[in-house]
Amino acid sequence: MSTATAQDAGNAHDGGASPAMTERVLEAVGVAIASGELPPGSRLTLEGIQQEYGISRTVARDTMKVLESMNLVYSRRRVGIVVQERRLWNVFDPKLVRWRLASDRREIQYSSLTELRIAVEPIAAAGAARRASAAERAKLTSLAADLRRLGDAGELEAFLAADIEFHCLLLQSCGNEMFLALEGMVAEVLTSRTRQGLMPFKPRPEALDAHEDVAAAVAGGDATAAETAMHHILDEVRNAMGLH
Amino acid sequence: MSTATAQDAGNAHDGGASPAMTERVLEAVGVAIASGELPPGSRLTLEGIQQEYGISRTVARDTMKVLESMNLVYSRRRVGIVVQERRLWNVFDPKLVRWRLASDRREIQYSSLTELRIAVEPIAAAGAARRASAAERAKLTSLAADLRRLGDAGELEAFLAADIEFHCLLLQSCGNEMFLALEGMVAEVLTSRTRQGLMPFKPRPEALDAHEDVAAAVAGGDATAAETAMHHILDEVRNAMGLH
DNA sequence: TGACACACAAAGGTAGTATCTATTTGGTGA
DNA sequence: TCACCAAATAGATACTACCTTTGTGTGTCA
Repeated sequence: MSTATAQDAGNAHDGGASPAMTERVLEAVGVAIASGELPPGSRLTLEGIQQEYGISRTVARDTMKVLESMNLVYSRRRVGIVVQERRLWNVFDPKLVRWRLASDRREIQYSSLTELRIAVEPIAAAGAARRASAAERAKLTSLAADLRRLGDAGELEAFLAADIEFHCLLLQSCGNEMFLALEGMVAEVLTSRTRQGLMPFKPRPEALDAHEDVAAAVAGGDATAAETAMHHILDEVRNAMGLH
Repeated sequence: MSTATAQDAGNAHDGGASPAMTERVLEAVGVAIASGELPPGSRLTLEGIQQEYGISRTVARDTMKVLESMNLVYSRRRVGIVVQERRLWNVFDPKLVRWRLASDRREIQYSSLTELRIAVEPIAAAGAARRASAAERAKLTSLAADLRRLGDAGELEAFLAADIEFHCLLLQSCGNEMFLALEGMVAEVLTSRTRQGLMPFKPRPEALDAHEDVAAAVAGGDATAAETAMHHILDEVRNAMGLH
């Protein structure tokens, strides 16, 4: 441990300086592909990856298998590992979403995700109105009240946290497992909207009203009203995106 | 099969009786997990997988790495490979969708997908009205006319094919790569709806009208009208699902 | 010029071994 | 009897060496 680490490169059969080397390599190659540094059609070889990252064949293979399963690459004998065209990527894989948000093509990913939110959240609200548990309905109502309070007080960080909780709770309680899987992405979009100020963000009274309307409609089991109210929340976003 | 292949198990170092052994193992284990045969919390070991499928550790590892990347399992030293709780699965991975549709829990997957369609397609139609190319607009219009003709003629198979092409073209031309990735799933839902008669399916005049309305709105660049018309197409589905 | 054979590169797969770590088990003292 | 520390252990993680399979390219011969 202490001194003998003269050769930190990690090829000294020590299993890797940091744990989970395979993940580090996956991350590195994934980011390179997602960012466009390795454009579609680029060719890699296991040999090359081994050398570049100082790893064994096994780890290089594992990494490529995962990338292949995400449809980021395909591999053919005698040819090597080829980066797929973008059209075929599994763009719903959270890892890929993360990599793309970290790249300088972030904007495309954000607008895709935002449009997805616009599509999904109203239906999720309607689903929640039909299927949420009593506890979930109560929690939504209390979160809407929190939002009002924090918004009026101008506590943006706490407001953001509550906002994320509100939207994620809707996705959870709507009873659609596929919507639930979008939780992390919605949280990411909301966070970035506040932090980076990509969209003008100042809790407008209309938005606060609309959150309360959603909560009330869900509490009352009125699916149509919940859907409409959620549409109102997202209208602001739609306008900011130049849609509508 | 017959006899000569005394050792069919494929461990005779021949690289596997059929090509892509790793895929066969992945498929087998994936299906077992997706179907609930291996419920969350079940524990596997690489050793066990090797034995069960007569493969080497490398292949077993590759398989598990892919399942891990789909969040179907996680693995810990000394414990083994544990099936994740459903909540955490990457339910948007096309492989997983396929496995679930093949299991006897098919219904849950279908209703999730259908609700997703209801959410996404209207927004996709609006996007297409804004961003589709001239060729795409023309093609949509001609597909709507085909649908009218085939529907009136009662040619259900051809109608299905055109219907799939219509909906997929919308997803392609809306300019949102994430929506595009849903293509295969939409096709799957439409196919099953016709084939298995899960939903009453007889091209109703209202549906044919609505398809033409969508095409016309997209051709004319009217996003709001396209969104509304697509809602009408999906209303039939909503009613059949007991939503709304 | 065209068809065929052969060499080669790179993935796919097997086998054996070493290391790391969380759990289990067992033993010791209070 | 119980709490706590030490040793054994199971199983993932990783490395190495080797064999098999299969596209690709290249060169030879008619």
